[in-house]
Amino acid sequence: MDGHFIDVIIPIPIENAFTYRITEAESKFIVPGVRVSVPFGKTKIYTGIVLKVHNQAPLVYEAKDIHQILDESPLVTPQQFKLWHWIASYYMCTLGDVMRAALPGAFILDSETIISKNSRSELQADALQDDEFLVFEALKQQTSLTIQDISGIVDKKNVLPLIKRLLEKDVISVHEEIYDKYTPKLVKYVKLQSNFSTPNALQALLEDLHRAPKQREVVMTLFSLAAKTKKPIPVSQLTTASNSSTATVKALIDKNILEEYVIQIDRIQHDAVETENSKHLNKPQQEALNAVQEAFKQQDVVLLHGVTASGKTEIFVKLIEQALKQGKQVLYLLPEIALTTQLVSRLQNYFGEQVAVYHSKYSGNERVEVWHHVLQNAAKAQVILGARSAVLLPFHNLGLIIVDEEHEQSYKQFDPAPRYHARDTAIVLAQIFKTKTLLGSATPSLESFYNAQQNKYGLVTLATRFNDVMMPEIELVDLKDKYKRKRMKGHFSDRLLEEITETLENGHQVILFQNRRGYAPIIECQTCGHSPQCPSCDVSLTYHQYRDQLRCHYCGYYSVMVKTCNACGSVDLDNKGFGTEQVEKEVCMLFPEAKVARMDLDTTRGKYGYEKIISTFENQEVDILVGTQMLTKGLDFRNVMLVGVMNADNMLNFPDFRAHERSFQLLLQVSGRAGRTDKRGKVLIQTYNPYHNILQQVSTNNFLQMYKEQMDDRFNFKYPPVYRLIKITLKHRDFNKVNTGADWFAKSLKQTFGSYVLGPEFPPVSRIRNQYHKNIMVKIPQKQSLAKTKKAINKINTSFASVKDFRPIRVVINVDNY
DNA sequence: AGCACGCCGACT
DNA sequence: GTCGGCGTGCTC
Repeated sequence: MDGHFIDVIIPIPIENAFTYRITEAESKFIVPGVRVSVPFGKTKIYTGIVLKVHNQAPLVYEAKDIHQILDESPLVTPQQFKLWHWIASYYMCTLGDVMRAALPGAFILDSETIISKNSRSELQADALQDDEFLVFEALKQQTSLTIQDISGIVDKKNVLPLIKRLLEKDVISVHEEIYDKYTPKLVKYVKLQSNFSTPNALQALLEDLHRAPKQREVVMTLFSLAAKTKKPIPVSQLTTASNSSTATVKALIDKNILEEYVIQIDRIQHDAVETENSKHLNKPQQEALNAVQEAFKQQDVVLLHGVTASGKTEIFVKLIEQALKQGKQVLYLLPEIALTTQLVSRLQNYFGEQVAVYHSKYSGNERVEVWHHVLQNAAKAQVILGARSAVLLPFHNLGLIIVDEEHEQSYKQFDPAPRYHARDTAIVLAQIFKTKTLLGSATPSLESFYNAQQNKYGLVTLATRFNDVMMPEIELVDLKDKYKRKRMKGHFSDRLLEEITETLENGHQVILFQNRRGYAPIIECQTCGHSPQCPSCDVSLTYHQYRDQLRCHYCGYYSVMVKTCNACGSVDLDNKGFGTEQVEKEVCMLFPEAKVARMDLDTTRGKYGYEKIISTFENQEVDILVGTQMLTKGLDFRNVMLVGVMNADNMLNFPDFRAHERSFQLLLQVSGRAGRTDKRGKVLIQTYNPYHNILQQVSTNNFLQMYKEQMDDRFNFKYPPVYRLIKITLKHRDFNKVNTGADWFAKSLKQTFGSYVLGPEFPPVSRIRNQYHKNIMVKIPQKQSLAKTKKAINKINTSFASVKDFRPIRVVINVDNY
């Protein structure tokens, strides 16, 4: 034994954990899962998580001492470490990546370099250069400065050489200061000093205050509030109730009549709602529930395939109740944007304050609070409702996981590593807790349905809508024919116009779906054919009329709309294609009486943008809602009787092996918004290909046929779920470098995997933010070992990185990139 | 990923 | 002459 050491995970993408030395005393405190701050590199201090405590001194380097211990008890549980390891190995990323995704940002402390004067050296000012002297003088005024301060004082960006010179001259010293980002929320309360608690004393006090009517009013209000609520009275409540100012209250505190105190409260307060009992299930629901429970006896994962508006949620509620009864936590996963709406309040109706919500719109501070509640198994965190990242919370005793809208692709994280899929991660999490996962969807993903067919998952089908509401009637409108016969007004066919008119006349609402935002995706010069392109990406700019701008949907670049062609100067510019903005404009012209709103990325920016549109539509202040696929996610509008799909073709022709599956899901989901009450809704799909198989399957709601047909394709072309995929993307701003690098990488892969390596190929948009992208796809047959495949890819990646020329190329590995 | 170190062009 | 551009290498 030669001392005490800890292995620490640092939130940077480096493979290994780092070993630090700790003292004997520290070793008594430190257990895996606590945070420590550690010096890293020459200057920085990072926050790390202790992975392991041991006695093995590292052989090839001297371990540094830690800076400080940050927690008394672990923040990360042993089960989480298991899950982290699984994610890191399955999705081919580092533990640091997982740590960064899992921990709320506020847990990772910031450090800052603090510069202070060296007291002992009273040195001559003339030994200093001008800027050095400025800093020296500034430090006479202030005891310490930050790098930014100094940068401001000498008006220079890079002040590090200056600091170095001052250090050498022994004028200053530097140290790192770290500070916590989490600030508890404190609320000020007041109460009457205890010596006024008797009626007599109070009477005397009120008489004393007769010359100060405002203060007298405050005291009386406080007294009546205290009598009424029997709860602590916040200062803010007192000032509003007595219609006074904080100054008056302050005066009373100064006179020792009132006493002020603070209480730390939670940021997320749900209004205490009356909880109601869960609804009685109808017969099909009850049968489905029984079937799910039966299937759980055999299987760890069950897929509940229930058509839109079949009442899956009520079944979930029953299962949650059972888990809660056993004193277990429940995780309920949803796609991000379905969370901000109706479902949260529905579950709160049933489970009240036991529901905790976790998603990306929460601030860092709010996430910290949820984390702690889950970790402590608090009463208010028994049902955790969350988006993707909620699978990474510190669960205590999970009893059930529900993955709602299981097919949603937003469960997969694409950009920063870890590129994990929350549904698949949830299944692993459930295994760690030896519990069950229920997947729910009206349009299951092929991979989940395939797993059910293979008997890996149980399958329960719920084929009727709640209250026997009929599935909407779906009609395909042939655009080619309508154009030929001149039955179009703008992008609207006569059929769609008729239906909209009728629906509005009946006092019902309409949803129009166009899967593209902006006004027109391409502006084309009629004279020379040139169209404006993004300067940093390989795409045409989209015209947004409401700001008269051209915007890039990949990098956010924008410029004012051009009046003349940049290439030839012609004024003859034409729009090609159309987006939600143009649809909205046309509707306004065609139906001047109707109130129209638009819902897409552009109108839902800002914290409550989304909720605002939803609630105005729910309150029927809007007749027609135009939107992108945002509309499809779990919204329940009672009064919508017509859904119009403006153009189904652009999604069907999308160059991706899942384009057909996605289109089916999207179209059925958006159709499901129509007629959710007793009347039958109607869906009109405008298309140039009404005989396309997918559209036929959508119009007859034939999931099974879609499944069979798509599976044939997947089988023939060796795509998931029959084969697995790993996508490797190389990025660099030099076109040639990417090309040679990708060729080298693909060649090495082919030596091991032969014809199962596809590419390298440029993606449809080959340049984004001035970086060229090139993709290589590795297909993995079912019998081939995933672990070995990944090992081989890692090995090739390592030798790739050791080629000097290739090192600046960024390599992104994406496992299950769908 | 940062960040320091080090080697080159363009300006006070 | 320095400022700051970014290639290279390392972090317990």
